[in-house]
Amino acid sequence: MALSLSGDEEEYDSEGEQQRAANRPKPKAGPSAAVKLPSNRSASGARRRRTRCRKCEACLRTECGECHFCKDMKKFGGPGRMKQSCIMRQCIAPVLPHTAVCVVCKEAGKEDTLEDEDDKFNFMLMECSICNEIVHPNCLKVSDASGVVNDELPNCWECPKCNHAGKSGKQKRGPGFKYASNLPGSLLREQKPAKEDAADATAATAAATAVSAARRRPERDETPRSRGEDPQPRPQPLAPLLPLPLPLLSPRPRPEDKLRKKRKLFDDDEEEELSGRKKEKCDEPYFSKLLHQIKTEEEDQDADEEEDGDEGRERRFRSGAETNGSLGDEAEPDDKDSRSALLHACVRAAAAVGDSDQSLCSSPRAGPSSEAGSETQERGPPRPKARRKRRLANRELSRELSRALNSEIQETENCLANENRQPLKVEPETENGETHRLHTHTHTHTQTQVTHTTWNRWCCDKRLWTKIDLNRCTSITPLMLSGIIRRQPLALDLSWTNISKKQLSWLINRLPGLRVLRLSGCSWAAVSALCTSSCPLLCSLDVQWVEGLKDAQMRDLLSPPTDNRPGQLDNRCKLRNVRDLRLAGLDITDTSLRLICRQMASLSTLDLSYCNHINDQSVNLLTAAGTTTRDSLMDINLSVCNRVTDHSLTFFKRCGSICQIDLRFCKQVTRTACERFIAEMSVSVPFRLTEDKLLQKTC
DNA sequence: ATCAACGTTTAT
DNA sequence: ATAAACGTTGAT
Repeated sequence: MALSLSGDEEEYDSEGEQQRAANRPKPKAGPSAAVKLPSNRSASGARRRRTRCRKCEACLRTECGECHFCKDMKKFGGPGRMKQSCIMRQCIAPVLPHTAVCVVCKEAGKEDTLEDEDDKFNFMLMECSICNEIVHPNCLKVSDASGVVNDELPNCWECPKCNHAGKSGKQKRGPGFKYASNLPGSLLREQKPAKEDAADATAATAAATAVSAARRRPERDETPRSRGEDPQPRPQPLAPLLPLPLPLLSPRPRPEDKLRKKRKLFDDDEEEELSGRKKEKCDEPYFSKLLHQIKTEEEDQDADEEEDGDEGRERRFRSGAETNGSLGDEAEPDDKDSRSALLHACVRAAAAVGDSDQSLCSSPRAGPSSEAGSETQERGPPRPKARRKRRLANRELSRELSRALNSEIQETENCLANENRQPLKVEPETENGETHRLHTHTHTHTQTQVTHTTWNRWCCDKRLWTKIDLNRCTSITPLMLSGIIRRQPLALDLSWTNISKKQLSWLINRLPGLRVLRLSGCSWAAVSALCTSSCPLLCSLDVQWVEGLKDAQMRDLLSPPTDNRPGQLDNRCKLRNVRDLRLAGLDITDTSLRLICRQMASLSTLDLSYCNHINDQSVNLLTAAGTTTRDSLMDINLSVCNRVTDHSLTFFKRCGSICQIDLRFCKQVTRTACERFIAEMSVSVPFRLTEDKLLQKTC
């Protein structure tokens, strides 16, 4: 084995050479211009490298073997130069190494030996993100100022000394963003304000660095971020899930257009906004109050007062301030602040209140942070013991889910050829199909009310987060992204958001179990992330009204990945498992339809409404002999397709499974033809007209 | 000692 | 700005 290994290496290396030619020359042979040791790795400045928690969902996954980094690994035939973890396995909550000790007492973290939550916090190791010191909070003899816990990274805070001195340093990225700067399609960059940092490239020259960093910060905040695509107003289509109302769509500006100018990219920026502008930290009364609420209410699930929205199909939490389903009005600074605060608290709460997120996190306390921190400061009551048990159970559950996910991907891959298996469930039985939303609350009064419910929900159970709805959410922040990853939803709605390609790519790469993805009204620039990422279990894709999505782009979406090594070439379409495809409002032609017919063997729901190029020939293609769509198609929406005529109806007679044909507002389709269709079909399949030109199978 | 991979530097 | 490389740390 060892012998053949070296052989392989050589072989692969030469092969890699060919591939690399375009990318990068072979590493130089000369004296390695290697990494310099941090010059100031002095006692307190020495920053411990973190290591994976081995408990989170990511850590529990097996290597995908397909991502960029896997392909580099020797075990997958790569050269092994990159030495990075599989993209699917990037730890969500990296921990301090076991060898880390308190700089004061030289002992390790002792929280495991303690019961009381306050004690746990006081005896766990906390690493300061500014001075890098690792201490037991208890070993600090500072009484007047408290540390500010970073909820996004276990055992991380701004120690009382730094906090008290008003220092603000480079903060640590939150979990899930750890290696992002190193990823193709990465979301984050290292927060190095360029030049001046050359001197302090090694994190630890605490004070001076931190102060100057703080001074530089605002500049970064100013960086505008636009979509790069034109921001022209486009028609906002009807909600895809609703029955199609009148096509009286006057083009209206996308709500986010006006907000697009500015977009925050970094966790820190958000934190900054909070702490900088409003000084809202976790010891701020507002949060204390919130957290208190969470604590007192978390067990009380019945206290829900949420309204049912969207025909009860999805339950959302809407604020009183929200109008017309648009969140676009949060632009006012105050409002925005409060929203930021809420979001922040949301994630914080979820981490702290220990739903099964506990299993996602490394240290004994998943989010050691806010909870422990605020309790320490507030002297809250110790937690009931029952909770600990529940967490344990949850941890096992999560592990179980993770295993299940891995095998499910495998299974799906294996079963692609004969795809007659029962459809994947979009919602687990444990859940009522609830969709969760983040919200803006403008008025304190409503706020408190809704907040109750929202926190309650958020904190209850991770399994409730099988659907996450950010529809029309105009600013997708890293915090939100990391919150999504933590919850591993099965369904994700990002419609009419200005999510960027990087963000989407980052998300998709970390949501291997995603079944439903809604990207309606996003830019093609963003949607194109789907071209390079794989979504093995995706069964429902909504790309309606995606600007710039035409035949050429559709081809890119449907074509198999091109970058696989020979021998492992995957010729299958990335979206081959899609059963529900929504293409309303796109300028696609039969070229795309041919591809769809060929690639999506299980397509059962197809929305082509408002597609001006779709005509009878298109329908002919979809229903032609030899196509799988002919038998798989159950529900087709051709409303407002003005080139479709009565003739199409004769084509649909070939479809073995057809249940619904929506031809509403097709100018060239007559009621008579519909009635004739019903009459002729009645022998085998009873249809009826539930609305003008809307044909539905009865019973 | 070996393997995995973190976090920085270097190349493009 | 981004991707690749790689010295070195951490786990076993």
